[in-house]
Amino acid sequence: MESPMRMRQLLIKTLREAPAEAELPSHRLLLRAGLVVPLAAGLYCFTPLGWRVVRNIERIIREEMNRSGAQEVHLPALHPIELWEQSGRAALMGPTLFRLTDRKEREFALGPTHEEVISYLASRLVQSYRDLPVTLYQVQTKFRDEPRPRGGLIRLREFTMKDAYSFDTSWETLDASYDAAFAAYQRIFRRAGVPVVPVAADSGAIGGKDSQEFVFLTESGEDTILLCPGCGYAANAEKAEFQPVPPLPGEPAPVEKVHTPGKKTIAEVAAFLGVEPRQTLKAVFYKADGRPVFVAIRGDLEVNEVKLKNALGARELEPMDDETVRRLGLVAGSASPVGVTGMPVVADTSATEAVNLVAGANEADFHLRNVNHGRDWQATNVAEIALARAGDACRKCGSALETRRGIEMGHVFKLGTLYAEKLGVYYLDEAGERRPCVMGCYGIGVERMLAAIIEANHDADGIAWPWEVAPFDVHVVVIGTAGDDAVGAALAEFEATAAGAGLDLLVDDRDESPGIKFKDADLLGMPVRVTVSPRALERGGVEVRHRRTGESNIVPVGTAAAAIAAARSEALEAGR
RNA sequence: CGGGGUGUAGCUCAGCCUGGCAGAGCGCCUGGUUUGGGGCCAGGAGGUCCCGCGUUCGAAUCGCGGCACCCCGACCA
Repeated sequence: MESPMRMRQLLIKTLREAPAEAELPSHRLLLRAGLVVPLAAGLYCFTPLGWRVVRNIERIIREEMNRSGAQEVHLPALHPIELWEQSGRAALMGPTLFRLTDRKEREFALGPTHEEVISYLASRLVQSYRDLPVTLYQVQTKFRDEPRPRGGLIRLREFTMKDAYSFDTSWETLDASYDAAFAAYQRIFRRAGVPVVPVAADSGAIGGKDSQEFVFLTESGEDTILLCPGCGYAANAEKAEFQPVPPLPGEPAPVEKVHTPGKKTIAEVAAFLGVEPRQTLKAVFYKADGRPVFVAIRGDLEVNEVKLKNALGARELEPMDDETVRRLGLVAGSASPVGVTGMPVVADTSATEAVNLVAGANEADFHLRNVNHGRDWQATNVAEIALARAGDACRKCGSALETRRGIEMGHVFKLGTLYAEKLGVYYLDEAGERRPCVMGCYGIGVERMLAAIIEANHDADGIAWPWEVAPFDVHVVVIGTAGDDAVGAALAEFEATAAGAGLDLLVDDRDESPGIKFKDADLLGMPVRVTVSPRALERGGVEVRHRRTGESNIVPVGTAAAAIAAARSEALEAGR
């Protein structure tokens, strides 16, 4: 317990208006409440008040990670580049990796994540199956030269991540480590007051097997999530599976070239020829790691670029530029896999399973009817690369999927043995055989969580902190002239009993008008506001007002602290 | 990196089109008044008008170049 913080001392500047560039509610409130001060794109300073919230979030994370059996460690943020070359990710991360050189011209990177370094540590410590399983975690600064930082604390270039890594002897025991981390995450988000849904996710640049994200659903989110109202299936759009509308049945008919003057888009061609979009074949051109790729997909579907990238095993995927299109002789609007040579043709299963499709003729203003895979063209690679959209049928239960926007708060995934093999994390099993550890990794963005807490816990007047993360428990507003003995005595009594009850106080002792103090109290959002004033004392005590509900009562000075502490305990219990 | 926008006092912005003393509100400092929802009065401090070059007698204003920040897309906690 600390002595009360007095606002005369607290270095804080609340703003009546937020800067125009801040658009997200959390960004605006972080600035208005004076919790952060921007330094540069994706970089923020935390003020004393803001830092208290960060520390509270980290406290919850540590408590729950420890409870799950994980052990805290601390790794350097500065990494010898060799480690990253060893894992192959120096190239993979590309310009996102901040690089620097020391005085001896040795190259380093600022860690964007810590699989490499934790693997190094584990390789030095893990020797036997008796050492396993073990989960290590840290709360540490990450550096990523993001192409576009955004949304205040949503995407930063320097941020704090709680990252955990599990080491197991087998995929089976990895399941248990993964489940333990998963359960810890649910407790963490619940306690912090951020509603999240776990969704199936793509494992991204880090690679691996099962992968789930904890997503905070909000319209201002940057990810698209597909949810099934029927069976509860939830997945990131990058990963989401669905059941495309089945193709029209039929027997393969002879190919027929038709004149389609000026018709280029699927909609135009389909309408012109009197067929449905699903009876057409769409051609899309990409460059995968610089090499041209021809993609064929049914006309009513769209390409999921993440799935395509995975199917190709490509590192980078970009739309093919017009010049390359011309050079390769591709006819945009009438392109077709029929007769395409010199580049791989990746086909979605929808394109290979359908019969008698309308495809381009590789000749302007002409299309082909009755094109069939296997007979008329051959895919070099068939995969499911279609993008799930709202209204598509759920793969599991057939219900129409819904889409929502969301922000990724945490990510858990099963890495497998990839890093262990590359970085030498081996153990000896019971038979004395040398085997790679099976790894999992688990991350939470701390600042992003702070932003999400505000997104989920605010109203028109300001922030309404959940008890667990509030910088202070009680905001005491003192009203009355300095020489008012009754107010002074009541304040002293409340402070004394609050200390006994374990409450942290922020006392507004500034020489400001009551209006300013109340506005600031609402903006800063402590769970309870206590007003010590002549008017309240006349009515028999102090005013105790709950920020979240607006519920307000006059409570005798002597019992107010105990009552607040009881409400706090109750709320904390309910939140766990 | 592509598209859009912004850059003037600590904050919100006006002034720019049509070149001519650097402005308002809020905040800050001093004094007074007021004390239950950003109250009132008086006085005051505070400026690289993002930077550079150019046009001009004269540039916040016009032109060219650059930088920074924000928003939308491709990437991630």
